[in-house]
Amino acid sequence: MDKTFEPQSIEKQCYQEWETAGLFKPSGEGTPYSILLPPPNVTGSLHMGHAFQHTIMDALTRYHRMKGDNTLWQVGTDHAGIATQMVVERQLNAEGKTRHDLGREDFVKKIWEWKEESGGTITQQMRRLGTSGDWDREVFTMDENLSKAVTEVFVKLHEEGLIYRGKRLVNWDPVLLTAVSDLEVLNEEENGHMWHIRYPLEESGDSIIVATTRPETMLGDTAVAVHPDDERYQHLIGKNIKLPLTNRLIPIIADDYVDPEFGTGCVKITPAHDFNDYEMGKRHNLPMINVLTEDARINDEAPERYRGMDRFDARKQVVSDLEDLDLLLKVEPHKLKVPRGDRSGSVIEPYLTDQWYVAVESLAKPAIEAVEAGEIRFVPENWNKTYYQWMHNIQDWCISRQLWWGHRVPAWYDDQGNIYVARTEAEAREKHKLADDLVLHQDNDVLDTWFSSALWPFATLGWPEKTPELATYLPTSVLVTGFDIIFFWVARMIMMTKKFTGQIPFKEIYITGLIRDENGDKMSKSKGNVIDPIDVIDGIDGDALVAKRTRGMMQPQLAEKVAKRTRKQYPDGFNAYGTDALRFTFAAMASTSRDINFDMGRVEGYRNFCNKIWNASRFVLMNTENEDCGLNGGKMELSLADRWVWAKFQQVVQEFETAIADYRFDIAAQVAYEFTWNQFCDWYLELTKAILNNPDSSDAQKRGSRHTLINVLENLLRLMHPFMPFITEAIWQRVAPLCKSLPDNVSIMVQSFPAVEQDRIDAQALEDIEWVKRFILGIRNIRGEMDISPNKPLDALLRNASNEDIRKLKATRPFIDKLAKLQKIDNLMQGEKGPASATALIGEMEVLIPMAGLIDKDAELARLQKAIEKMQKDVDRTEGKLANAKFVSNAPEAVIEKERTKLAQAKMQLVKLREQHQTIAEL
RNA sequence: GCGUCUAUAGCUCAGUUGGUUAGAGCGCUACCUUGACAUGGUAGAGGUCCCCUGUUCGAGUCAGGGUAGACGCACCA
Repeated sequence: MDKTFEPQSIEKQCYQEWETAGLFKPSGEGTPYSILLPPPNVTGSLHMGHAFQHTIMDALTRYHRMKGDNTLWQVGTDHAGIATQMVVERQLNAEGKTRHDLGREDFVKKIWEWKEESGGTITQQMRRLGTSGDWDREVFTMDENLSKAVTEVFVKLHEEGLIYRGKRLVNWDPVLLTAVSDLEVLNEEENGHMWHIRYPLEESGDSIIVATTRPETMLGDTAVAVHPDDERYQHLIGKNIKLPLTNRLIPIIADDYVDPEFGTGCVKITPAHDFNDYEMGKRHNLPMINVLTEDARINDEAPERYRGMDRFDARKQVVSDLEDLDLLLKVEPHKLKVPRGDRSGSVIEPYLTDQWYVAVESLAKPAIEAVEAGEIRFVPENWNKTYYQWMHNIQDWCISRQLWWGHRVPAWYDDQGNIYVARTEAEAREKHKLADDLVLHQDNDVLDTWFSSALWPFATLGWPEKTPELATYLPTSVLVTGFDIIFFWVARMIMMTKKFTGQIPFKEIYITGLIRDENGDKMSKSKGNVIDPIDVIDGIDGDALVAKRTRGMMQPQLAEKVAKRTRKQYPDGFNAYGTDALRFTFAAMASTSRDINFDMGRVEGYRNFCNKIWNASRFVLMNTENEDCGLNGGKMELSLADRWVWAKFQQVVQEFETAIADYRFDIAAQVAYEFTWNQFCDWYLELTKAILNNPDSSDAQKRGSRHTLINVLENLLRLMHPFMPFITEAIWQRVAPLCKSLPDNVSIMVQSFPAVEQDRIDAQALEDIEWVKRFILGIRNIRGEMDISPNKPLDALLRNASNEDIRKLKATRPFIDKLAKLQKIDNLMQGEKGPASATALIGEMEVLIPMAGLIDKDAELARLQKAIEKMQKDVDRTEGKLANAKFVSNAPEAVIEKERTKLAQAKMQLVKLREQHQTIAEL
């Protein structure tokens, strides 16, 4: 083995072997366990959020596979309608063309080509991460089977009246030229203005003042509303206004919706361009005048001078014209929420169009109940509040998109505008008994990407066919995802799966935190703080990192800042930390918090941990390969250290399993780390040296220690495999044959997970080794503080040693001699004072290191003084507690007893320390 | 407006049903090339647990109120 761990040398080959051997497939035996991969965008690439979630899913998958479950990780990718179409459109634009130049058919063909070309990127990157999904079952949302499911669901919902088509106000993206759902609109507060405009009445010279943030929409006003009880305007209700600029007559109406306190108490009503006005328009049967084109220019409904103007230019023109007419009273600055499309960033217009909707109310009810009844459990639990809040206020879902890339709406129209919904055109004709020569054309719209994603739990398992997979793996075990898509995806999967299978899609939903940069900022191209997980694995030099971060920026003016920041923070780029270090980092950071700040320092720490495992294994192999480890029989004697490490390991297995069951991957990682480094390496390996390197050890003792060394390591590798698949596999291949005879080409990933072995739990061994540790630490502390070389052999004297201490000492003598580097230990007689010494307290026993020629008097006094002060504080605090009558009368007896014991101990130790201080001071 | 979350060491974070001296990693200080590992070892330093009030024998933990910040939903033109 190399002296340091080189991840590059093992990862790729290892993965290929797993995949070729078909180890990612379900075993077909055992309790079903399944996870759905939230399908990433097929043409995307892996970001930190994916890497994090995929690590968690893979750890769970590997863990359950090793536990013997029939484990399926169902993988696949999403066609991501708008996002993908935009990418390809941008490529066309770069060639000076638009999608309309190609036409629908050729454009869609082009997207398929792009998908073939770049569609493999993310799944290849997932492989680099070691993910063990069943690639043979990989699906794409536009695959034939999935498309069939989409059509089936659409038709069935339509038959039940749960999908309908209607002309309504929708969120319209005037850049992408499509409707979007409420969820795809982000409302950001921005600085705007409030314009106060005078609307003259038709007859009297009277007028009314309205306040608006969107003066250009007045071209589509069809009323002005006041509150019915507003005394100021009572006399005007029912009168007409002569709308400036258009000279249309519009009524003054009364409606409760108007807040008399706000603005002037008069609201201009534009039903075709505002959601609230739309509702009011319906209540009062107002005409709806759409004054905008689909790309948000003024249309022919408006006076000629505005036609063709962009909405924002029109706004300026309208304001200026009103000013000329002396109808603009004032303009004040005003903060308002501006709706923007989450993809395009453009300002969304409420726009009157025909769209397809899902009536969600009846679907939402069972979906709410499933969570309320505890059939589906959110982890952490408080996310169910977020879920309920949205589900209780859910609005009908606009599912049609005016795009070309996606599942086309299965509806056909004749020239009269009749609509026929069916699985195919042929079915439509048959179902509605249409004449063969009747010309039909299919609906041009495609479905919202999330419509097909909503079917993911059952469509990927073969629905609408009744497949064995569907029967076995639904409901799936757990969904691992981010809180950002609870509404987009999670809620809709629950609704659809309930509706079409009668089952819940998953039993648990583990909501992960969001990965941010080390300052808690969201990673984004414009901030220049994006970290590519592959770069953490493979490393990247400083120049390449800067180039990567500044390439293709939307705002090139930020490039310099980004470059500067990057050079400052990562002057040499990233080291190649390897997949296992990155994965372990993710596991260790997966606590319950909702934001996770990614810190490269931790990756480095866990890379070092990998190296530690590597070198510990190197040590173990050096002492076991070509040695007798008891594999072929032979007498074995387990040392106290051997029994201790086994006992300790049982605790680790127990804690690890509990942590995984609670989705506390941070705790599981911590447990594994602590045992490996602080127990196995720091103590056990050192303790073994006292046996293996001791000429007095018997063959049986050596055999016992070698056997323990190799077998504990083998168990430990299996324990850590779900988090660190590559390094554990690489080492295990060398370790396992020393533990048991195995067929060729076996992998650690299909071995069983370590189980707690009751007969290895050994309280006495645990206690004895803890005593040894205290003894050794006591001596080391004296050495450290007294500046005595760790190499210098010392003599020690024991004072006040109990029979139990003597027993322990006898049992552990070789360990203590070796690790504390003692050459002689004598026991002082009762009452014997002993020479001037530095002392360590092990319970009631004192260990004396004679000072002659070794120890600096002042240094020892200072060391003792420090210990005395600490102990005194302890005594004071405990005494205070016990002196409190209320404490003694109210606290549980066990707690009081504990305090009493503690106080007695501390007082005794304090006395000893003072005596010692006195003795040294008198020298 | 409604709702959710966060505040603990210089930094990034754990801290379970309230109960020993509040922990880890990184960073820091001193010493150490000891045959697994300097990506290492040994010994240390470092905390007003955001603030106030309360409940309690006892509060980092529970309650109320504040301060600072993050997020979601709905919004007044």
